[in-house]
Amino acid sequence: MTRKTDTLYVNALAKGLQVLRAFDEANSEMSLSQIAARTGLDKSAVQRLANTLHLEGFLEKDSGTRRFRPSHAWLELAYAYYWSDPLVPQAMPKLIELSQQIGETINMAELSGEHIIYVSRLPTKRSYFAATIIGRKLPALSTSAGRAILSTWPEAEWRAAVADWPLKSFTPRTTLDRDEIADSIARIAQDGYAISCNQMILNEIGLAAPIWGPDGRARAAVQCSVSSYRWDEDMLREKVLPVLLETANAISPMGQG
Amino acid sequence: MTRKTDTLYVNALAKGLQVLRAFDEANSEMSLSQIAARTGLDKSAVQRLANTLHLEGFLEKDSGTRRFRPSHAWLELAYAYYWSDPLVPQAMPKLIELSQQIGETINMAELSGEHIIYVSRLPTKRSYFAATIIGRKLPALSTSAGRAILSTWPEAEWRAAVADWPLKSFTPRTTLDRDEIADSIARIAQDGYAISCNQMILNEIGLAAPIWGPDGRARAAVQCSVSSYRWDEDMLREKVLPVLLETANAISPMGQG
DNA sequence: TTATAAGTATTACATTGTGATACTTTTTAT
DNA sequence: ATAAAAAGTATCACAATGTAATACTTATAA
Repeated sequence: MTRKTDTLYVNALAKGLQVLRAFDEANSEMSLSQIAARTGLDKSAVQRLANTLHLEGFLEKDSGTRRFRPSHAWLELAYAYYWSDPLVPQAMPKLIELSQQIGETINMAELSGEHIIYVSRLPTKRSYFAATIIGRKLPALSTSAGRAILSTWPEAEWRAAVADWPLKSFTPRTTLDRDEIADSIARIAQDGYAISCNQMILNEIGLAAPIWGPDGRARAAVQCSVSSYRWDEDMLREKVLPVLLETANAISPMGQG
Repeated sequence: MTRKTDTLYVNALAKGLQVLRAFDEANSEMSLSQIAARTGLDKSAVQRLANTLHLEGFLEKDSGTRRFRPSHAWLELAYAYYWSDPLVPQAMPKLIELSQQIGETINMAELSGEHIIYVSRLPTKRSYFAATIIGRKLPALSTSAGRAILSTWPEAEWRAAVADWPLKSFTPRTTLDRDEIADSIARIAQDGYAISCNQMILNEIGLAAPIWGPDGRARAAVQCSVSSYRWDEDMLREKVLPVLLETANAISPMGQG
């Protein structure tokens, strides 16, 4: 609609991106009018944009239902992303090793604004679908990985984050109390690792260790998700934590402990 | 530059997508002029497009080097893709199980035009980076997965593909002889699985089984990559093939054998 | 230090995207 | 089965928006 920084801002492109962004978990396949409704763009605009995206291979079109779907190009972009993120090539072999060593699901998450995003996932146990695919974004404050990252920041900064950043309830036991989260992070800062239960899904325990950046603050974390039917916190601390920390340190650009 | 289907084609959007596509394995971080050079767009256009992509969160900009990089949004798109592809949720738990069962790297690939694209990867052994990340596109004819898929097509059609589709040499032993490939596919059609050596990387053996579609032709395959230092073809046939086939059939929408 | 290249900003112009409208097809309700 | 409503498709006149040239600034190389 309205342009931003004027003459250096290409409206038509921004609208096209808006169309891409309209697809998500809950809207994985949309008709023209659904896209129009979701983006707030008008019918004609969506018609042209979707058509262009289709011709350029960014949208699949079902000739039967006339619905649009993401195309393989979306995965190709992820491929390109991976080559651009120096942490990924560095981490991958170590993450694989770790996942085989302990036989549990290992993830690497990076901070993305006020959320964390899963960049690598190595599932070893069947679990719910969303936990097995990359690119998932979750409120940083609600995840062990996010808290582990924040814990490496100067206290004033992470406290500001705890005060401001978004929270969302995923299970009946997701912590929504910001004071409680602050206490948790203070503790993580001391211990050097984060542990959390029932935050994203019930009966799941998350264990996360920060990947230190060269400036002493983490921008990523290695995380391990296990079922509370097979593990308890003490077992995790004993069996998993040492190797998890070792892996996180080995990935850390400076290797700081 | 030139517009396509006229009035339903938004040039500015297409150019913006061109910019996104310019990033790849070899160009993971580019300056304005590099983007201009690679896309063939002129300086001013790239300036505006890159700026817009940046403002919309699709390009990261290093304030030091002024170079642009893919952003986390590229992974979010992959996340959306996964929800749109019905095969992935269906396959994921079975792929995980398989990878744990045999302890070797399991992939799922789909046909994407004349290439295959890796949609899921479950590495269990450290290997070269490109083999551990999703979204990689390879000539279908050069891969066990691609051939397994083609082998389910009517003979005339796959023979046409063998004649026309692109080939690329990855190792000194990549098969570039189309007759040889045709023989290989004929055999796969009989056997119901594909096996190949040294195609993408030396000392690697690939074993692939088609995931049958409802129309009797495959559009995806389950694939297993192993090192020839630890395996030979007979061992693979004995130990891995049965479970691989079982998995592929379990994923197949119709469950056809 | 100068020269060359790359990035940034501005502007005048007309190409290109806009959104209204009308037409066709599909879906839903009666 | 038929009508009504909704969704998809096509066309068009207008001017808003993207264009590319140019000039200015900042980096990099000679």
